[in-house]
Amino acid sequence: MKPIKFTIEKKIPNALGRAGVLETPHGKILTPAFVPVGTKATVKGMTPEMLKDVGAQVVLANTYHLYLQPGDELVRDAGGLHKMMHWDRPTVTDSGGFQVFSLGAAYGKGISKILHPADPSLQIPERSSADEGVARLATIGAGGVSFRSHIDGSLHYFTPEKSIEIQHNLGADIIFAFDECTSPTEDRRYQEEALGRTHAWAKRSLDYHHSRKTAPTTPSGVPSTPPQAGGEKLPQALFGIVQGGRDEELRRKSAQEIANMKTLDGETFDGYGIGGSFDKDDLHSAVRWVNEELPEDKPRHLLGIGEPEDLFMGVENGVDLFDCVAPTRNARSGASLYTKEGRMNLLNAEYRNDFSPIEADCGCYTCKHYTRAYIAYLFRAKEMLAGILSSVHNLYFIIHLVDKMRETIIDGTFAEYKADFLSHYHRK
RNA sequence: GCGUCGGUGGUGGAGUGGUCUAUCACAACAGACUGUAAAUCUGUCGGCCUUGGCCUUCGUAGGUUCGAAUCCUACCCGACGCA
Repeated sequence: MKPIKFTIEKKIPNALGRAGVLETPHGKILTPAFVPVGTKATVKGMTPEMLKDVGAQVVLANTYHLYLQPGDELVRDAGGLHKMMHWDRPTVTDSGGFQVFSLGAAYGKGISKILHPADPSLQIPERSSADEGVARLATIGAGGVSFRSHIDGSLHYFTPEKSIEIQHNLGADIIFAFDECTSPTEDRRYQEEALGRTHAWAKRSLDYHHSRKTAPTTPSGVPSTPPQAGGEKLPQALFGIVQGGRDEELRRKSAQEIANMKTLDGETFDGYGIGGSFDKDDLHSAVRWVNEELPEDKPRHLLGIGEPEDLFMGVENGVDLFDCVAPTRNARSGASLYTKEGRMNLLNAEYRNDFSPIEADCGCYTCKHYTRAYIAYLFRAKEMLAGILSSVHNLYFIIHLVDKMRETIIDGTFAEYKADFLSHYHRK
């Protein structure tokens, strides 16, 4: 039995977008779907009950973080990710590939995942293989990546096999191949070099995943998987990650290579991730290039993307899953809240005495019971409820935005919905 | 009434002759955040033009000095102690 099953229900006419159903051992995910990020096996500020209340179907945790703390073997011994965090719906784990970027080339440089064209200082190509001596916590080697723990400075070495082993211990329904997320500032030559590594690592991830004949974890709600005879499927689905920066040739080549990758037994990836390195201006084209190459019948996850405009773009271009820290981070760390008119900074003085909800017609718990003035006051008073109520709103907003995209794909009004939403939504 | 100590920018609190519009923290104001080094970070924070500079500030008023938030005098205010 396959660990996941993906069915397309309806497509957007003359576009790559589609609505579907992804069945996992922990239930169905109606796609396209937004996946809240719970890096350390917790979506910050949210209990699982609250996550369900805002409509979360699935959450994503992180291999690197859980390996460092509390340790993947402890998670395994706790009964797996689901049981440990009391979340019985589907889960995903990222491979640690993003930390190759965030703790490596991007470390201490103010470089983010999305490069805005207005950042001229960041347009200078980084020579990450040459700039010796710069501070970083991740160093890429031939066979893997050395990480210096951001918690205690201890040294750790990740290989594709290690990443997959950790992810097996964590026990998420969907796991990712170990990849190198490159900096948006890297030039084409480096992107090509890094892409070669990502492909080699993808093959090793795939081979190692399928070399494991026993499932080490017994995720809650799933029948225990006994030691298996050869050939039997693991309960976890493995997604391969497409990289290639902003270069069309590299992106298409990467998509083809990942799509065609097989073990000796003919096993392939169960789905795909689209990773890394985007310029705000060509995120769109990169996603389109990739999804034009990837097989239609498998799910695609656009890693780390989640602003409303980008979600519309992704859905229209055939992305099924998105994860992003933006809703929770924006909520928590600056009172930046989503509304249909754009993001608002609740801490601006004008909201001090504003006794209306964040959004009058929002159905979330926060908007049903609290005012802008109250939440703004909570932020100023450094009360933890501020971030919690804001996270509830932002997650509800983004999750329901993507859910609505799904509905409109099915009823054939996606294009109208997109045009209408974007005509009102403006970034400040 | 006498004595002691002290009065610094929204607040707390540094600074005791020049490098002082005056450290720092908080507050305030604004900004950033896209597979979470993040309940974080950045900027502004006396006024006016604005490369750079001008003016006004350290309880009040005088004084000493080339030069004062810093020294002296008087006064005002506060805390504490003694009557």
